[in-house]
Amino acid sequence: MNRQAVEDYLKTIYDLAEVETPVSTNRVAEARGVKASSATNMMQKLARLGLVTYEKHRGVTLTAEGEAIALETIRHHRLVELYLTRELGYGWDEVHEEAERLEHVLTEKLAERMAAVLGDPAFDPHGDPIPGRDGSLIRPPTRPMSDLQLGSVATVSRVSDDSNVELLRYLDELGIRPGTEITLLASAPFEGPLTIEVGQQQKIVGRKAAESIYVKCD
Amino acid sequence: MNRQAVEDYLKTIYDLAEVETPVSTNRVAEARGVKASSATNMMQKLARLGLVTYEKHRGVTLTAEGEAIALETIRHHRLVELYLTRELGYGWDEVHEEAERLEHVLTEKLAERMAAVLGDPAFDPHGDPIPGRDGSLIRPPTRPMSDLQLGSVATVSRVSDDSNVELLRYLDELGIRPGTEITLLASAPFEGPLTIEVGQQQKIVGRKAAESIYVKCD
DNA sequence: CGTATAATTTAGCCATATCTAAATTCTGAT
DNA sequence: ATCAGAATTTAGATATGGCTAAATTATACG
Repeated sequence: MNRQAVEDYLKTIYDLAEVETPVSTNRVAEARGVKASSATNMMQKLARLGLVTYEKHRGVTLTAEGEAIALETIRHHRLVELYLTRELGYGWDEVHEEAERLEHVLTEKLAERMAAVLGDPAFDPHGDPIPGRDGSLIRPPTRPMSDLQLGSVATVSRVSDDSNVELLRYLDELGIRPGTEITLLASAPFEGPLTIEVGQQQKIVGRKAAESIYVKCD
Repeated sequence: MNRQAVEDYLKTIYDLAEVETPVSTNRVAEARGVKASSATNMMQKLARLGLVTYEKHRGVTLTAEGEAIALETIRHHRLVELYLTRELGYGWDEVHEEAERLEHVLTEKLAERMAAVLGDPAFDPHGDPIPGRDGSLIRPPTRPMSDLQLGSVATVSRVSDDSNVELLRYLDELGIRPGTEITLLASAPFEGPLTIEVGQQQKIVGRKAAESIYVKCD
């Protein structure tokens, strides 16, 4: 089977498994943008390869081997993202798409060279943790900015959905990125916008955006 | 049709066209390591796409469009090779394989960023010219070291066959790379080895290797 | 507890790039 | 000018990953 197809499916399954296990065929199909029947087909193939456990009408679960491949692919993806921003002047809104293609053709050697140049980084430009060579993944506990108490001070740790170019550009304009310290000043009722302080300045952030910004309280 | 397949075939045709035009199906098949029938099949597809002119039993010639794609792919390949040696510590014997895969997933943007970091380079690590953005390609006239007159001094300009890992390692050990100045001291008869001077030292180079080393007389 | 609706799977088709085997076309030597 | 051997093309097969339409299985509500 095709390396790219396998890796893409495994990555998708890995992500969806955080929401619910086993991962249903339909979730996979939606996420990958293919028809359910195509997903079923691939699930059966992945099962034959021993990369997932598949139970008819129930869904799939990654095997250890499948998870290892998923994590390696994710490591590659995030290393590429960081490399592009650090070494080649890319903006954090431009790297997802490139990484999506590059991750599949990266050798272990190249990935390690990039990691070395970057000083074995732990996070990508969106604040997502980069799995270790050994497949270890540390997920610092965070919560959406929208869940903060009024008046609390927090540090932005990551932005969910690194593929949402519009969102990333918007946050960039607001000066919000991983590491930015913010204070929640006000929260409009009825799911309204939040008012926050970013470096002495007050900014208004829509609810939707705030829910995508994960922070860690100081 | 598949981007990778198209690019690989066009690149192959471009290379073979230097030896003979039109390029016969069999030459393409050999070079790509596929059966002649597979090559015929692809030639017909490329012709349908307007990338080559195809005449039954005669062979193919690149159209302007086909040549442009070939040159862009070659540009990407060589930029990647140079980038890997300059920025990521690769040896010149390790870059071909990586570039072979990366060239197909490189966006124009990424290629240009790499070119910028490298200072718009004109040659790759093996001394092969890097086509310009506009598809221009300057081929400095060179000749095989084995054709030199006894006693002449020359500068190594390129090594043909960048995919011959053994050869590249061998030359590396001898201290021969593009830019190296050498003097031909002796040439053994009956296609025997050459004796050359490289930085005060005498070295023996086999005929076969010498024929792969292209030089420019000083 | 049965049935309508939703979720999932099966069956059968398409295109890509490759292969083998068979047919065809060239070409060079007599 | 012919014909044998080489080069090339055609025909028909395989595997991959996707699709549609139809069949099947779950689930949830009355």
